[in-house]
Amino acid sequence: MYPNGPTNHNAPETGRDGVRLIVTRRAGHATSAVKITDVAFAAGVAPMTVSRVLNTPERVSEPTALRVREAIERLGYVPNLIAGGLSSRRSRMISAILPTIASPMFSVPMQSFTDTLSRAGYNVMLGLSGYEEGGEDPLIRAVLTRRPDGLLLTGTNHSPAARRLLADAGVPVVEIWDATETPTDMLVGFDHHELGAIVADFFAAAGHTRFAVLAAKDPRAAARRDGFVSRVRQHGGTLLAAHTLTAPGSIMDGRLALREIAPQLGERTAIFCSSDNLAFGVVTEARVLGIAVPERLAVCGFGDFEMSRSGEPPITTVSVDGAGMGRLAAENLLARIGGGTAPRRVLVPPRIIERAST
Amino acid sequence: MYPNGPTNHNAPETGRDGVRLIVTRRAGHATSAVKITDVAFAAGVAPMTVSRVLNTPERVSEPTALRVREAIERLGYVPNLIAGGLSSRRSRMISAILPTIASPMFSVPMQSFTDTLSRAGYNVMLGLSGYEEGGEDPLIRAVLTRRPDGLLLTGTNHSPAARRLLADAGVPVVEIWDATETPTDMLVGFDHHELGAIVADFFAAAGHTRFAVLAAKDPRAAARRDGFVSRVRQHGGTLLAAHTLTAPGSIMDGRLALREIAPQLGERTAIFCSSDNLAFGVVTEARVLGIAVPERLAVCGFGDFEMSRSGEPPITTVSVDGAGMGRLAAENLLARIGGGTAPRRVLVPPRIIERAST
DNA sequence: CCAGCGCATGGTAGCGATACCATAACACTA
DNA sequence: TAGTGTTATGGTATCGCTACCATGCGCTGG
Repeated sequence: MYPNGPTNHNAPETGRDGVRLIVTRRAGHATSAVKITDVAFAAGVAPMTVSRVLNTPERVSEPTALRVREAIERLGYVPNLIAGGLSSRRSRMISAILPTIASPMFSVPMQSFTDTLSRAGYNVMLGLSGYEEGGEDPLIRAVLTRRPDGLLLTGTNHSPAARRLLADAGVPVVEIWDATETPTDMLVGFDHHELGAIVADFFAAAGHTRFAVLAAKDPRAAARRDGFVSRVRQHGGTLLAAHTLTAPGSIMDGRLALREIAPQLGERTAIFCSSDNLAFGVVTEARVLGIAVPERLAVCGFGDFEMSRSGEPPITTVSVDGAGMGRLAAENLLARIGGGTAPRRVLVPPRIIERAST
Repeated sequence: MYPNGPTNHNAPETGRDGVRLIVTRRAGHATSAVKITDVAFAAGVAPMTVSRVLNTPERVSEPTALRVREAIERLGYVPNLIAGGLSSRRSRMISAILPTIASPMFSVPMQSFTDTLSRAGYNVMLGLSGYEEGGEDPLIRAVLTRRPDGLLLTGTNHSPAARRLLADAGVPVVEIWDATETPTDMLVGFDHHELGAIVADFFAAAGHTRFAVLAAKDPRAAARRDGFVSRVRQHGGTLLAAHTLTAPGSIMDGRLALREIAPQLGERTAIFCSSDNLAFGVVTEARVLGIAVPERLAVCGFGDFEMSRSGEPPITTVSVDGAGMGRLAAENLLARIGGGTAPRRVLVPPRIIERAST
């Protein structure tokens, strides 16, 4: 330990007291930002010690740390994580690739994912891939360019090119919102096919024999529909209709679809919608058309959106713990980044929340 | 130009053909990733030329560029933007700080913001500040640590500490979702107080004299409420109730609030809700209570959420072009980053979309 | 035939931080 | 008292890329 300004740690062009002058360092580039050497000079320590105060404070003596923190405060030093990241090969950043955030389906897990990581000092970089096929690959390439410490992907269906990129990058990856036997790396999700089957069982147990299903045009919605349909067949039920709508399914899609199906509805039909948006549209249109819910038409959605919970009638839905999924995904990534292990495959059980629409 | 492998550009320990061996470069750190020098070696050019192919292709001759691109492809090179960012002092990254993304209010502009920037080669880093006071400052510090090229903030009310940080950082900033005479830097938004007043005018023009208002507990919702209330007073109207609910207002909040207010409703009342969630709750509960909408209760919300548009009855709402706001914010940031200028203050006009609930 | 120019490309020197190892100071043990 | 270990700190050498300037080459025109 020294009094202020002892050994000159390759100190930059500074005024007294560590107040940097604005200096052209690289021709054409004026640099006025305070950097770690400035803080070090002002506190009378080596840059390395400043770095320790910020990253491993337990390895610095309290009086030294105090002086350094005071200098940081006084100079308004904001560490440069780009430089730190290059040196340490850790970006403290995680990328999340989702089809969209304009749906609670993804915004809810995303919110808890971000919150959990934020608490651990990580930031999240967002990539929106849309529902188009092939929207994902360029995004994966783009985010790998920033050397994230981890990656969150939606779904399990990725191109071979994408898989190779991920493998080469050697980054921990979590996939959410789907389940497969062979995840790319880690997985926190559930089986959409099975989910559809569960709904069919639920309807069958309530004595239904006539069924319909509405699904948005996206692979996971299709899996839910297919699971529903095949289980309905197993039960020997009658399938009136299996509509596929644009992705992501909108309320209006649900309304229009019901209007089409309405003439075929008999005494008592059960309809499964691939999202609560569609289900809400169906319930709304049923009211308009004077179709009694649940007496003549039983409706079950998926996603447990607020409008299903708080509308009238409240709508039966299949709920998965989106927030929990986001949190788990974050925790598993953090575990792996920290050098530990994390389960390869975590299944989040979907459960039916029975409400007045069935 | 040379045949392959000419002047040794400080080429790393490589096998033939630029296939890198896994080599320990910094004790304890094995590096297997392909880097720019590997590509340069494989293509028989200098690293600088590879960099040009990626960043300023118009300054490289076509045959050379072709060879370089072929080498990039063959080696599976993924550029390291952390290193590039440190060197160029451009991170090609923009941070967005929002209270939450679990509301269309923010997820819609965020989506178009991200899309627009993505097209320009920028990525977006997401920060969620919550609705708590003081949630923003640590986040701003944290994101500045990554030297974003631009920043998006929600609202115009930032702490002096935050303003100082931003000024010191010298980063272009756009504020959205609010308007003030003196933005921190740039602004794309609208005046919430005035918006409330517009709704009051709209109701008054329809002959209403009795009013109520529901607002979520957040500063912008409060401004909308206050604008509404003061204009109602100017019109000499009667204000039955001005409730403040938790943020962000939920459907159930709206339902419960209407239940409380219901006894005070007279012949004909007009209610303004600070968000469509609340408005939807009000309309739903009115149906349950047998209060005729719009005859006895006229309802106007804010935000033009899907359920207002597609529910039954469709709900009158104040719409602001959220997608446009996000796009403009992105474009203005890009303009400033590119060294150009952008308007200091862009107002996005809110407009009333009249539907069956009024 | 060569100065003068413009284009394509190369060489050098950082960008601002951290990993690793070295070292100094001090305590404790034998 | 020397030997050994522990703790706090410093010095050096990168991390992988790009800004800047230098250079070489072909072409033009007098």
